[in-house]
Formats: sequence, structure tokens, C-alpha cells
Amino acid sequence: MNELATKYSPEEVEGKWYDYWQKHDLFKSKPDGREPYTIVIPPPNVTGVLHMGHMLNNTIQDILIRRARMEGKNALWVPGTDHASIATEAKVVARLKEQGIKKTDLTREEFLKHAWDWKEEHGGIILEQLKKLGASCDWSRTSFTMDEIRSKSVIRVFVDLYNKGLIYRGVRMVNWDPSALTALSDEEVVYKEEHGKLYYLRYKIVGEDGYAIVATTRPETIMGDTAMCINPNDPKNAHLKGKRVIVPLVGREIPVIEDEYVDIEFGTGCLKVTPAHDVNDYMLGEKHNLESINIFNDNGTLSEAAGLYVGMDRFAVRKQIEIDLEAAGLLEKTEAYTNKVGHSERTDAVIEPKLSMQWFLKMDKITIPALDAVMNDNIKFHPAKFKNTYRHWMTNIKDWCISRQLWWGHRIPAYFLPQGGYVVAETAEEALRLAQEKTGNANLTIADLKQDEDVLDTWFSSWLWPISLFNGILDPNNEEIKYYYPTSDLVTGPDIIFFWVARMIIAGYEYMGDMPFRNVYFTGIVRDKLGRKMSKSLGNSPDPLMLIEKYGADGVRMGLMLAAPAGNDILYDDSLCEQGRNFNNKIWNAFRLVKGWETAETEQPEYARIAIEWFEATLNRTLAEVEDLFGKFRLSEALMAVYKLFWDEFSSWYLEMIKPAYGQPIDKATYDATLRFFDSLLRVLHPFMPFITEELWQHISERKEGESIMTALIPRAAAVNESIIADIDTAKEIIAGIRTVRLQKNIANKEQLSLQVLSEATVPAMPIIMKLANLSGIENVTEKDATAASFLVGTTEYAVPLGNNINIEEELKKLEADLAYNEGFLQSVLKKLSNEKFVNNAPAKVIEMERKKQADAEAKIATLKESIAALKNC
RNA sequence: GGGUGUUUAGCUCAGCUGGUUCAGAGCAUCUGCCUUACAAGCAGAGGGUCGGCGGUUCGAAUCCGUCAACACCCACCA
Repeated sequence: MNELATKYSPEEVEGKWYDYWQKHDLFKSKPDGREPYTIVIPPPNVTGVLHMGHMLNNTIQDILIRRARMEGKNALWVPGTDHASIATEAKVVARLKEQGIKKTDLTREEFLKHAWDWKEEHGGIILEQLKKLGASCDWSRTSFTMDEIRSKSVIRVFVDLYNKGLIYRGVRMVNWDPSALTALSDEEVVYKEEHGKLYYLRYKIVGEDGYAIVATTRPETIMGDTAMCINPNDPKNAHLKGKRVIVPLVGREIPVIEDEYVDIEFGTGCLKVTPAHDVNDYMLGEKHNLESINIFNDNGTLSEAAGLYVGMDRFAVRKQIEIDLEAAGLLEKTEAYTNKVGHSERTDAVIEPKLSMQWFLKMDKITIPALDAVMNDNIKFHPAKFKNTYRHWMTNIKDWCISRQLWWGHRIPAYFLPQGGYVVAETAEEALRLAQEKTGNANLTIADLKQDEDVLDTWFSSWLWPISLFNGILDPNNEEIKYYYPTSDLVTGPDIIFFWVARMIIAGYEYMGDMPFRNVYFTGIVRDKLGRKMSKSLGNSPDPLMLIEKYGADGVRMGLMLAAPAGNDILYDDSLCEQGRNFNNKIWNAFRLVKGWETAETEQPEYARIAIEWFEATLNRTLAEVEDLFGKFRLSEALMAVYKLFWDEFSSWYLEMIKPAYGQPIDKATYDATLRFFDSLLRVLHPFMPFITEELWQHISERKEGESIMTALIPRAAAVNESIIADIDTAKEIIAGIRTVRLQKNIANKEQLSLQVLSEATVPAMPIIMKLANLSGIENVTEKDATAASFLVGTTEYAVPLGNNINIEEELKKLEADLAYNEGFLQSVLKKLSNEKFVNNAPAKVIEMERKKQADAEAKIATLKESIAALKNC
């Protein structure tokens, strides 16, 4: 250890200790008598690769877990991955396409085989990457949303909810993704502003010469028009009442209906109604009994029913129909128009509202306990502002479309009977029993039943995650679920508050009768320096593994944490990691210094005794602060507190205070105290920087195989000796004053100076001041040397005699400026105190404070005046 | 169209219930140092009328009103 390099090399350390931790099962947890502390990982997609968001999110989880473990709790962090139905299926389809295979050419079984192959190949990558970051997950518990326990749990929950009457099947207008060919939930639709046109179309009025003009953003849907609608209170369109109009190009006659839904001010006040392709039109259609013409195929091309443009893509038709309408003289005009268009969250395809048969979960009742739990803070959100978002969504919630027309996922356990109708059951055998019972036909066989082709929304499995990870659905009374549930903290991004967080809370109350976690910590979004979201297309996202290689995992963890206040977005820049790396190096070098000292059985110097007493107090103060900050999830601030403790207080002050003269040994007592401090510092730092702290902790003294800082205890804050802190604060100011004099007068540190104190009071921590400021002596005087440079600390003046070194003019200028400042300050205090209203209204404490300010200022002014007078006499 | 949040030093942010020189921290900048742990360092220093305006108060970064800019969320206006 004496031959330590001057720079810390993470690459030589990180892998070694990660293996060591795993080898000794230090991440593992099983129920015991200790208090549990549990986090379930937000399962990354199996197809995913680690990005900066994961880095931040998982660093935070690891800090919390490691800290809890060191607080003596039984800490468990459960890892796993999500099958990500639509995202994964899209990737598998794309890969097959590259191989010249179309999904439609495969059977369901064949396709699923390809999908599982993909999962086996890619599914573990992201978890391996997390290990590089230092994540202390219990890997023996790694789960997958489609493994056996999780799958069975999903199916059981579906059947249960169905039996409770909460799941129903029906034809509804849903969000259709024409690229993935599936329905989506409302949450999976992202609205984006798009610049398009507003087309004014001429609908000829039957039996008259004129036209009715309709404004629309989607002229390609006119083939599906089955009515025109006006507002009955609209005078300018009153003449259209009861008339019929002709759909342009199509030539079909449609009625003019009246409904107050129509906005009189928008466009011409005439609305074309296409019940099959617009949610509002659908509602109008229902209300007015209109025919519904579905003019699109599932993939977004025009169907036979359209009659025109059959087989063309909807956007190609939009362009073409504009030309054709123009040619036919049926296009009045177009206007530039900006509106919000729904896109698929996963495929980015423009959503097509589509009528189809889907499965839904009734949300109105099931959400009630979940809403209450957050609103009355049984579950705490950090930051709390997300409570509003949550409440708004929960109180406006609509039924959840849970079926997807995909293959990769949990297949819906509904079985259709040959003669119509269906049964819902966990297994085919059970379904058969129900079917026989229902039909009274004992000859039915499993082959007669046809299972629903659809799978469930991915989130229908993730919403059970905190429960199903402990097998709490299938075996609700098992030891694990009883011990680990409710989990402690959830760390996730606010973007999935509805998708996931809210639904887990709902499921928690429905299936466990209790919250799934006590706290939710919402992280911010990682952005680049310019505030842009990190994305593949912008290419502004660094590769996390490259960063770890460059700065070390500890450096990257620290870099992210320094800039990550809860709930705020973080603007990432490499310089943050540099700061992290620099800090690692600082720790490393402090250790080199201490470990390089020879010890001797000599008496402990007075300065060391004081230094130790002081650092003990400072350490305790910071420990208390850090404890408090962790309680509030203010991790960045906790890290900053420890950073300053180590760098400023420990390295810059404490170590300099006790440092023996060059080549001299250090006394044993001081050395031991210093190693104790170092040990405490490493422990507080460990959750943030696991690797370097383990490396150094192992070197502090001989450790047994299997021992680790991971399972050492966080030092607890003891009572703080405030008076020693106040003394050293004063001493630091005096030292800084002398250093400033040296710098200004260009006096080398080697040259000894002496210090005069213009007061009878004892200077605190004299031995330390003597040592750090390199003084030959300190004396109390009533009159300072005329040629001294002086400075004030508090109300006391200190002077450093300089002999010929003094520049009287310069010194005078400085003192006069100081005097002017203090006189101004005194004036403002006096003004306040002479204000009757202030004296009558302000609390006594505040007035007292002002009087003290006055006295202090007057004292300072007096000394300054004396100094100036003395200097002028030189 | 609603809702929420933000605006404090060049940058990123902290300032809880108004009052301790409360205007702070880190980074960056500037000056001087390769001083025997660390130049990825040491020692010093400078820098902000707390977004604008108005109000409440003895007293406002902090409370109220209003305006502005930005961000995010929600919503079926074709």
C-alpha cells in the first residue's frame, strides 16, 4: 500500500469487488427478524439497452438500498425485466423482416419461438450493464414478467377480475395503431402538434344550387361520411335544416342533422360526420342513429367500403383527394392549420380511431382506495407536486383497454364456445368444465374451445410487480410476501405515473388490501447541456458504459447525483463526472497520505488533541445533517454535505492540522483517531461510491475474508460539541487572514510571522493557528506595531508586524475602505432602531440582535479609527 | 382550452412557518503557487437591485395580486 499510484484507477478495483460481493452473497436477502427494506426495480424492457435514465434511476435505488443495509435493515432490491409486449414484438418483427420472413407467414407458435429466442439473446444484457454500475440487486431473484409465476399471477388476476364483473368485453372506439395492428390504451397515445391544412369542402345541397361548406383536417375520410351536422342555434346555417347534401366526389346523399355539440364559430359551423373514424362522430352517430362506414383496413389503407382509392394509404389519399377535389371544383379553399395528432407511443404511427371488440377493465370503483392513499399521504410522493397530477388522472379515469392484437404477451384466458358465447378460466381444463356446465353438453372437448387470440397489455402484468415478485397472487400468505410487502420505496420517472405507479397502487389495494410501497421518488429526465431530451435520433446521449470506463462507476454515480434534485430534470454534462472522478482521486490521495505515515509512541501534541476534538464534532454535525436529508430524499444535498465534509473539513483542515512535520512520525493516538475518522467517512460515502470505499476500507486494517464495508454500519450522529466548532471557525478566519496578508505582501509560507491580538481575550485553538499559519508567536497587546497589516475577525483586531514590508499608503486605503463600510452599516442599523414602529412591533429577540449589531459595529469603527491614526503617525 | 411547476451569481441549484450581516452552495472565472497526499491539486479573490410591476408589513427572495418568459401534464373542438 506504500506504493500507491498518485491517481486512482477504478478499472483495477471495480470488477474485483463486485465479484467479491457476489461471491459472499452480500446482495442476498431472506426474511429474518430485522426490519425489512425493500425496493422492486422498475423492470427495464427486455429489448432495452442501458441509457442515462436507467443510470440515474438505478444509482438512486442503489444508494437507498446500500444505505438501508448499512443502517442494519434487511435490504432487498429485486431485479427483473419486462416483456414489453408491443416494443419487443415490433423488434422481433423487424428482425424477421430482415431475414425475409413475414410475421403473417408464421403460426403463433413459430413466431413465439422467435420471440423467446430474442429474449434469451438480449434479455440479460441490461442487467449485466447494471452490475457495472455497482447495483446491489439480489440477482438470485431475477424475474421476468412472463416467467411462470408472473404469468400465472396475471391470468389468475384476469379471471378474478372477470368473475368480480370488473372485466368486460365489448365493441368500442379504441386507439388503433395501424403499424403494430393493435389497439392501444389511452395512455399509449402521445399527442403531437402538427402543421397541416384545414380543407374547406363543398357539399352540394340537394334540390338547390348552393353548397354547404365543411371544414375538415381529414378530407380522406369523406367516403365514410353519413351525415352533416349543424348547431340548431346557428342562424347562418339555419337554411340547411332538414336538407340533404351530396358528399363531394362520392356523390352519396346524406342528411343534415342538428346537434348542439357543433361549435358555431369553428370553420363554417358545418361538421361532417364520419362515425367509424372519429370518436366524437361516433357519439353523434350513436345519438342520431347514423350508419357507420368503415373505410379503412387495419393497416391504414382504404378498404373496399370506401369505394374510391381502394388500397391506397390514408396519407397518400389525403394528397390525392385534394388534387381531385380541386379538379372537380369542390374544394373551396385550404388554410394552414396546426392541430394535435395522436401517435402510437411505441411505433409512432398516427393513431386511427377504430371501432373494435376489445377487453376492458372497469376503473371507477377499483381506484377509490388508491386515490385516498396518496391524497392522505399514506403513500408519499417525492416531490409532492405529483399528487395533483395523480389526483387529476384518477378522478377522470376511463375504463382501461387491456387487450392487444399481438402475440408476445399473456394470452387472454377466454375460450369461445362453438355455438357462441365464451367462458373465462385459468386453464383449458377448467374452461372445458365451465363450458360443459354452461352448455349442458358433456361431449364438448378442449379442441372445441377456441382461446381468444389477443394478449394483455404489458402493464397488466407490471401492475402486479410488487406483489407477484413475492408470489403474493398465487400464494397470498407465504412468508416472503408477508415480510417484504409493502415495499419501502419506489424510484421511477414521472412519465410512467399513470402507466405504472397508479396502477400498482390500485392492484396493491385490490389484491393485498395495502399499499405496494410507502414512498415514491420521482426522478427527473436526463437532458443534455442544452436542455434537450437525450435521444437516439439526436445522438446526444453518451454511452453509459463508455462513461464508466472513462470516469469509473463511482465517478459517474457521483456526477449524476450531484445534478439530480428530486423531480427536477437534470442537465447532464461530462464535467459532472469529472468532478466525481476528481473526488475519487481526492479520497485516494488522502488515504495515501495517512497510510504513508510512520507512527511513534510519542506524546500527542496539543494541536492534534484540539483537531481531533473539533473533527469529531464536525463529523457528528454532518452525520446528523445527512440522516435528515436522506429522510427527505434529498440525496444530492446529502452527497454534497459529505463531499464538503471530506474535501474541506477533513482534507483541507483536519489533515493539515495534524500532519507531522516532513519526515517526522506521527504519534499513535492521533494516527488511530485519524484512521477511525477515515473509516467513518468511507462508510458514509459508501452508498454513493461503493467501489473506492470498499477498496480503501479493506486497506484500513486487516479484514477477514467475506467482511465488507457493505455490511458495516453507518456511523450514527452523536451530540455535537458546538463550542469547539465555534472556536475553530474563529481560528480558521484568523488563519485565512494571515494567509491573505502573506499573499498580498508576497511573503513565503516558510517565513515565520508573529501575530498581535488587540484584545485581552485568549485566542482560541492557538496551537493550531501557530501551526497552520506558521507563526513564531501570538501575543496580546494594547497597541499594535505601527507597521503591521491588520484584519478583523468578529470585533477583534489582529495584526501581523511586517517591519519594512509594509506599504503604508496601501494599508491606509484598505483600512479606510473598511471603516467606510462599517460606518454605513452602523447607519442602517441605527435607522432601524430609531424607527418607533420597528421597536414597538418587532419581537424582543430581533431588537436585541440589532442592538448587538450596533455595538459590534461601533467597536469595529473605534479600532479601525485607532489603527488609521497610528498608521498616519508613522 | 384547462391545470401544475419554474424564474436567485456565467452554469446547475438550496433558501422550511417573513427578522441571526440572508443574499448562499457546488462548478466555472480571476490571482499567486509544481509547498515533502493529490495541478484531477493548494492558498486567496471577484461576481447577483432574488423575472417585471403593484400591494400587505416596522420589515419581503420569502405572503398577496398582476404581467411576462419557459417547462411539463391533461383535454374529442372538426
